[in-house]
Amino acid sequence: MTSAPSPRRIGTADSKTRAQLLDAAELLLLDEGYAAVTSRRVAAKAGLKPQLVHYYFRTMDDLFLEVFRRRADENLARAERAIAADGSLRVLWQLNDDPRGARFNIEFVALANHRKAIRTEIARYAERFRATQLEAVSAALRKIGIGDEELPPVVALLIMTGVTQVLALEDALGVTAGHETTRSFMAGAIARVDPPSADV
Amino acid sequence: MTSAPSPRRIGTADSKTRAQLLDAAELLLLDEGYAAVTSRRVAAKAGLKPQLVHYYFRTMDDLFLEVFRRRADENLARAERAIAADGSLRVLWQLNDDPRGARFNIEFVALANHRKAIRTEIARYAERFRATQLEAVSAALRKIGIGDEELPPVVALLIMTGVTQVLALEDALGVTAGHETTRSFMAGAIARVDPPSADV
DNA sequence: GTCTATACTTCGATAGAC
DNA sequence: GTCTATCGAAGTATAGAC
Repeated sequence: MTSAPSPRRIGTADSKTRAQLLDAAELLLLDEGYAAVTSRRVAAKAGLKPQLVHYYFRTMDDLFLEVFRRRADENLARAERAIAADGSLRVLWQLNDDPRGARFNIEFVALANHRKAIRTEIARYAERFRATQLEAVSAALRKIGIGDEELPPVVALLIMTGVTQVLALEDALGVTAGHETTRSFMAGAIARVDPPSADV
Repeated sequence: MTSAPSPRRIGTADSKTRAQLLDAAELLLLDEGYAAVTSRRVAAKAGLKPQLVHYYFRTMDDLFLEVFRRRADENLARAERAIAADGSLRVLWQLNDDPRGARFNIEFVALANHRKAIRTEIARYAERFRATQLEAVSAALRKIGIGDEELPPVVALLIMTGVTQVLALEDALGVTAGHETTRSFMAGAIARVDPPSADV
């Protein structure tokens, strides 16, 4: 399926320059949004020439995809490690309550609106991340005796995902009314059914 | 505080051309994301010259602000009407479960990341919308005997907001696993505490 | 009051030099 | 294998014609 001729040469994947460009792009994305991620601005932030962006990543879409994959893979691995070590609801909540991650997601979801290649990649990742967490939530709920009728695991997961996402987005806007109440309520609710250090 | 000289002339607020530009900008925003909202593309979609965008809205920021305000005001009014007619949890859920509105929000939240004027406006609106809904949720929970300790109204509201938001965003990506389960679970949970047509 | 001609900036991308 | 010189298209915005 390597039908694209790709006439131009391209930099190696282990280049130091390439990594610098990825870092600069990610910082720009988080600080100023995806629209600020232009070849010129990325290069300037990395102290390099704009044309290097097109040498290491043929198009801007390719750059975005690499930025996304790098962080997504890391997140997925981190989640798997955390769940393997302690798959409690408390840990799953903490995993989702990640403002930086939420900001990152929003930018890419917005980007996906008009870039098909990116939409496909994000959807693929979202499904993997969902599956990984769903397994953990199912096990956690089963362990503490909450049945499927009472609270389906996927519902619990979507509530966690949704609430943490909204909290993070509002934080970024400077709107924080009710956040403290919500965070302590959720922590309390989780602690009630799934006491910390239950296995000590 | 009208210190800005604003040397250039500007179109009247009731101009038909102006409305066409606003409509075109909103369509582009929803279909292709905020990055597609450029003076050239907005004008092309409206069948007008690009310079007219700058005549009716001095800058692109001003255009974005007007697009946002127009829809935000309408949403707020719609919410107030709906709540006045029937402030049940069911209606509040339906009010939030609005895919188009969620997409609209995401674009502006992403935009707000790097445009201060827009961030301020969105924050102001978010607070008003939150306050309006919070009052209704508080009344609805009180009416059906759910106390503050059991479920603080702001928590219920953030759960509704978060879950509907995530459902809408994932829908846009083409990820729908668990959505049906979640929608019927939430509808069922609401129906259990707040039966439809309770006041008939 | 409404719109157009035009300036200037920044964009993504490629061809070709080292 | 790495980077630079350069192009054509698209971006925002203004000055001035109707």
